[in-house]
Amino acid sequence: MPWWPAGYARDAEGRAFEIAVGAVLTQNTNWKNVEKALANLHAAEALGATRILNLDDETLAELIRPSGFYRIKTRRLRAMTTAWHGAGGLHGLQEHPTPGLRDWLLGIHGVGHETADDILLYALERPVWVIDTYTRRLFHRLGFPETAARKYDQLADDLLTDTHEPSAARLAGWHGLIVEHAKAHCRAKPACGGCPLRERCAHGKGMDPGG
DNA sequence: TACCAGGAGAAAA
DNA sequence: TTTTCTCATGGT
Repeated sequence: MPWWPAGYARDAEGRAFEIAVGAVLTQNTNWKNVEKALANLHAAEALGATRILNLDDETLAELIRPSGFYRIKTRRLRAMTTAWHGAGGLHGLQEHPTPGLRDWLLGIHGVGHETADDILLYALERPVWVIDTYTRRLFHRLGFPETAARKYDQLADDLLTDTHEPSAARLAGWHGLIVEHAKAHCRAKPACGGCPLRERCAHGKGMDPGG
């Protein structure tokens, strides 16, 4: 699966679980901080479901501390890991249809719509739109002002229909492009004339929200 | 020093 | 049902 920045695992099961861990840790957090937490877990040889479940809360919290919100993320990561392991890991989860998987994910403490769809798309390779802040903002500024207020499920369904239900690989590619474009825009300081995907970057402060 | 970053759950209104 | 508050570190 393209784009999702996961790099420690060497097999499909490990990679899928690493993506799920990243999806929890990246909640309201810059990805660079998540990378540090993932590196800590890898260095401690704890980047696996059974290994995380064998850690006590204090140790796990210390390992993921760079990702911020480390106390609540310790609980959320443990809940997700317990559910993942209980379901039989990647192999067990792949036997279920997408709607059922999504409901199952949303029932896990600490897994909301975006985190569930990150896991569905990148770890389980299911064709779903990930409606993160960048995606919502992009469509809003492309001339769909109702995007900001529309409920997550409705927006995700509408986008899937409007884009003619593309493959998971294509959806992952598009989502990756949106995120990378948002980041690159802000890095390209001299050329940045206002970033359409960022609320207020250092160069686009005060820009018209309508784009 | 202040603000922001790929949210989610709980509490309050 | 919707809105607000809380959680927290690291970079700019």
